[in-house]
Amino acid sequence: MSVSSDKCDKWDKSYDETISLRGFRFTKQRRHVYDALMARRDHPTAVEVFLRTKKEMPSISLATVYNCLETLTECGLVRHVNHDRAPSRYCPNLEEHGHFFCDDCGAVFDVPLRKREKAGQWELPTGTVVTNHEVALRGLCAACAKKQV
Amino acid sequence: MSVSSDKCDKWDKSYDETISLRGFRFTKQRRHVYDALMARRDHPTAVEVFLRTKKEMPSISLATVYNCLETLTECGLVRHVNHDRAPSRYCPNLEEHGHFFCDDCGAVFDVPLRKREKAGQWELPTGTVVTNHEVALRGLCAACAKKQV
DNA sequence: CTAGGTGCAAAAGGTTTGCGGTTAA
DNA sequence: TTAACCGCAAACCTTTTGCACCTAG
Repeated sequence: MSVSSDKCDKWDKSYDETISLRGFRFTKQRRHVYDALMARRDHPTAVEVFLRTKKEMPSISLATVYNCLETLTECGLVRHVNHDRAPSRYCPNLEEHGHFFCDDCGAVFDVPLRKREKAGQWELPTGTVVTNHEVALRGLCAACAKKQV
Repeated sequence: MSVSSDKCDKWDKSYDETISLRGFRFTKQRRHVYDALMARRDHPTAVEVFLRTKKEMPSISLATVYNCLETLTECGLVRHVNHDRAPSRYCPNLEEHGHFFCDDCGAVFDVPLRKREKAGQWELPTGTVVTNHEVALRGLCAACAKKQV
């Protein structure tokens, strides 16, 4: 199977380069995992990514999907999204953003952060260095809120 | 062992009542678990709570600590604090607040939220209901940041 | 007295790892 | 060619559960 004959056509050269630059190989498995993530930005779990990837590449294993997700995360192409102790979800949106979790249907949405949330000078001890911050919102999505009535 | 002869003296009547009101029993195990949490507000994991509680009550089991933490959480006396896939930590601070996680030493601090973070009207689809929000900051605590130099 | 809680051990569930064979560069 | 990667299965680790006994109310 050549690269140009499969779904990987849509890969942007820069992703290839991003992976190579980090000293990782650009394998079919990694491409398919990344494609699965880009195709539907609905924050799938590793198992969901596995099932979707399996359709294109039936031989792939769950362990490989986990490994690929790990590698892509290390490359900065993908972000881990954790909520409580639920299975990790994965997100290819690299913009700084928060997440909304629907308590009813389990949907996960990206939430844009405005300047003030990004900037946030927190009340922290002098000398503390903040490198990253995450915002998680919970509640009911519009559809579920409507049903509740 | 009577209640008044052990460390449970410091229990505020209201905790007792809070538990009773929910239809739960006020057991020694639950008291000791809660005490362990109140004694050092350093966001221990369940295993750490277990080890601390075991000193006062050697017969307690880890499963019971998990059960007690669960019950106390249901009563609203304790909050779960999750970060990535690391073991859950527990926190008796009921004020609305965020958490700072030191990447180097693993320390966890409470971070007060100011009005604007609390208020935050997020850019969400119309009809979305937000019931809860969490802020997690990562970086280096003052001590670790100093060492890095 | 008795429903609910505890302790134990075993199971569950997500994720990681060791290893022999495979493949991108 | 060869170091990195894959697939498989087994291990890991945190958390939950089933069950017999115990205890707070």
